[in-house]
Amino acid sequence: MAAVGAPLHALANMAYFPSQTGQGSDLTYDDLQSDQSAAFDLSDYILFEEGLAPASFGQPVNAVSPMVDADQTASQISGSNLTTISSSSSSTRRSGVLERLRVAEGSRIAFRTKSEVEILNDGFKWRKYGKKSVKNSPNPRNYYRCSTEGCPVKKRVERDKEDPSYVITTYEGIHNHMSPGVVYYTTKDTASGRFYVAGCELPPGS
DNA sequence: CGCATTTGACCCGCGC
DNA sequence: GCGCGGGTCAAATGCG
Repeated sequence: MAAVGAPLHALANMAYFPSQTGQGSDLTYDDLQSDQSAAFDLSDYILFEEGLAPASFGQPVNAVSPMVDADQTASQISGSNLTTISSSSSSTRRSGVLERLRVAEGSRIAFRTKSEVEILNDGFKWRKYGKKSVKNSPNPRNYYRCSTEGCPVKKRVERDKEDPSYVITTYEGIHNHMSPGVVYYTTKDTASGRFYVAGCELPPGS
């Protein structure tokens, strides 16, 4: 697998450090929908250039092998322009793919991604350990766990019931290991003093 | 042959 | 106390 350079890496491992703990609550996708106005908007920090997203629809994306490099995946999803961490910019934000996400204490992140494939290669190796159909959605929900030994990170993937072209992904936990090919970013919002870290701060072998 | 995925069963917490 | 929904486990199967 390999693969480098996709923002998904960052997303998968995004850690959110409030200046002081205790401000996040445990929010999930349901919260996203009911609390959109007050939600923390990662789009401020992660920017997907959607643009052509719809262009890939109608194409046999699903025929592709379930595991592809992030770069490939990205291009299949958006048609090319998926990407970019705006680690310094605060200019344009949110262009569609990334709708809204919520960071909660305990490092739980939920966000919607416009994608036909649910298995986005975010740089980590995920092992599926469960599937479940949920009440509110006709679509099954899949449960993945980081296959790296000792890594507590879990992820939940399901399709948006309203709009099947979107995939709801929920990451839970912080990777305690590095992932090959991942680019790590650190951003500090000088205004709030918060640190936004995409990646893992725990070097292997330490 | 080894590993990841699949799928049903089991377990737990919550609400009624 | 019971039922429901959600989450995880684990044995079996398939694939590389």
